[in-house]
Amino acid sequence: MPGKSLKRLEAALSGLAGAPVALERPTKAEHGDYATSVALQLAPAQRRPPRELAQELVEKAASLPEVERAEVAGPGFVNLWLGRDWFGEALGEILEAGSGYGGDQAEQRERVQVEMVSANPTGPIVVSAARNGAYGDSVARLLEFAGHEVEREYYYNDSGTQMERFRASVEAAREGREPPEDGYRGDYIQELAQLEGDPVPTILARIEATLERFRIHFDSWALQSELEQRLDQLLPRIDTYELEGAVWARSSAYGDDQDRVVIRSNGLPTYRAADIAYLEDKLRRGFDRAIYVLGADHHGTRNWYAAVARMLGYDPERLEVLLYQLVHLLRGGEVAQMSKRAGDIVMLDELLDEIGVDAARWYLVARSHDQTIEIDVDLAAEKTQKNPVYYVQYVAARIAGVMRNAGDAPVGAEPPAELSPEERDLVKRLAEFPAVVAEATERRGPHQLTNYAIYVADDFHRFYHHHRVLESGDAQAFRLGLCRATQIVVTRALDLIGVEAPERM
RNA sequence: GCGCCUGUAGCUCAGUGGAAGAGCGACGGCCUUCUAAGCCGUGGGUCGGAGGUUCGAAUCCUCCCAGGCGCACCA
Repeated sequence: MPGKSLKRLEAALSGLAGAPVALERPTKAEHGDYATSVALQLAPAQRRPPRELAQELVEKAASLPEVERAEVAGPGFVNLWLGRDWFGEALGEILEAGSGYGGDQAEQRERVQVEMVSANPTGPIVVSAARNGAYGDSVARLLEFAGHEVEREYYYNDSGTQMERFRASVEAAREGREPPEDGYRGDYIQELAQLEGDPVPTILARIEATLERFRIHFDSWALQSELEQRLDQLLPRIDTYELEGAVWARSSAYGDDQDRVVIRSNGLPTYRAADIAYLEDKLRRGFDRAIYVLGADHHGTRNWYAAVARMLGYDPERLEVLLYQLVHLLRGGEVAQMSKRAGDIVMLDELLDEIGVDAARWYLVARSHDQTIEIDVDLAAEKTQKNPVYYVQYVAARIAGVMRNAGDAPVGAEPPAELSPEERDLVKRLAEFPAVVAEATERRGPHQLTNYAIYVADDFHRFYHHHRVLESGDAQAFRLGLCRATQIVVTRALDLIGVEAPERM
């Protein structure tokens, strides 16, 4: 398990305190390098004053080789100042682990399927689907980095009501007619009308190309119409009944909010019937975990999926539904509507043309998935220079520049006699990376990586501004080591959200 | 009506029990030195409201207010 330098210190302190110690970074420098509130937590149970317990821990902690100084503060915090050796160890571990730093933290390796985007091919990918991809792919990357085996899958329908409307809309355009009611409009319909035959394969190819451009690669594509062919065998396995000519799943008895129609009174299956076949297919294929990435407008399907799993006799714990809130685009200060049918759409390709892949991926994943986000397209296009992604990427570019100038100069982790505050802060920040990765993975919150990356950039730019790396005498090897370690961490943090770390800017 | 999500600096948002934060915007400084896409400083807060739990609450519980999204024999 990487991040040993901090873990080891926590373990040593836990032994001294007789309880688990979690170290925190104090907000104020005068509160030390790290602090713990363990004495405050233990005091009630032990019926002793917290400051007294804290004082005991301070005296014991002073004996640890890593600890330079410890003191009691406030109601019973223990503040710790770490010594030169600890900083050397922490940096050394990063350099030794290299690009694997922070990875392979999974306790049990799983086969995981992440199904994402899955927009029906009725038109180009729009921005809300792009958030699905940016979020889902980042979660997938985190899981892979943790050591899991991950497959990305795209599920789509090429039949059914929506697709018929889409085809009819293209056909109408070919004949110069208005699209049918509830049909699709927009320039892309006119473009498709110029071509012969079924427009669906054309759209699918375009979707895949856009997603590849967006740095999302799908390992497999699942087709709803194929899955529907298995319904004859599957429906008898679940709890159903007939009502008013339709076949209903008794899902309310298995945790869903209500029963659902699976076969319409006209004999055609609903999309929920395909859900059953698809879910069975996923679990039968041997995935330990099947992750669905869905927009918040689909949150009602969460209980449905769990009910389907129960009806089929599978453990619903193997399913995981990740929801993300919607994206609003602002154009000219007003919210742009993004209905494909209305034709007033903002396509991912356009967004990528305007602000680039790096900024788009950053923006779409930088906020919590629980947060509705607003992206001002005009502003994002104008303000690329002030975009935080460039602030972070600039770190990588600056380091690459230093490394080019450094040539074969030795890179090490042995600290000079005196460490500056900027050097201490940067090492501490880098040492947190494994914990950040672990939490982002566990909570399925890749936005934590962008926040962390900004902190790293802050610390690095401050260090770089205040200290020379090359021609710094005894400190040079250590500072080159700091640069390399920062490069390792920033490059990985960016890669986990699908953003590149440039050599030059 | 029911369900999910949200409410923290002027704006966009981090922060899921420990000593209130970042970016942008505003104001004022710093380039004969490894990339100024940078650095330093100033100003800015009833953490939606009210109770409760706790030594300690932006964070947990209850209620209320406001906003978003759902509640199909569409997907």
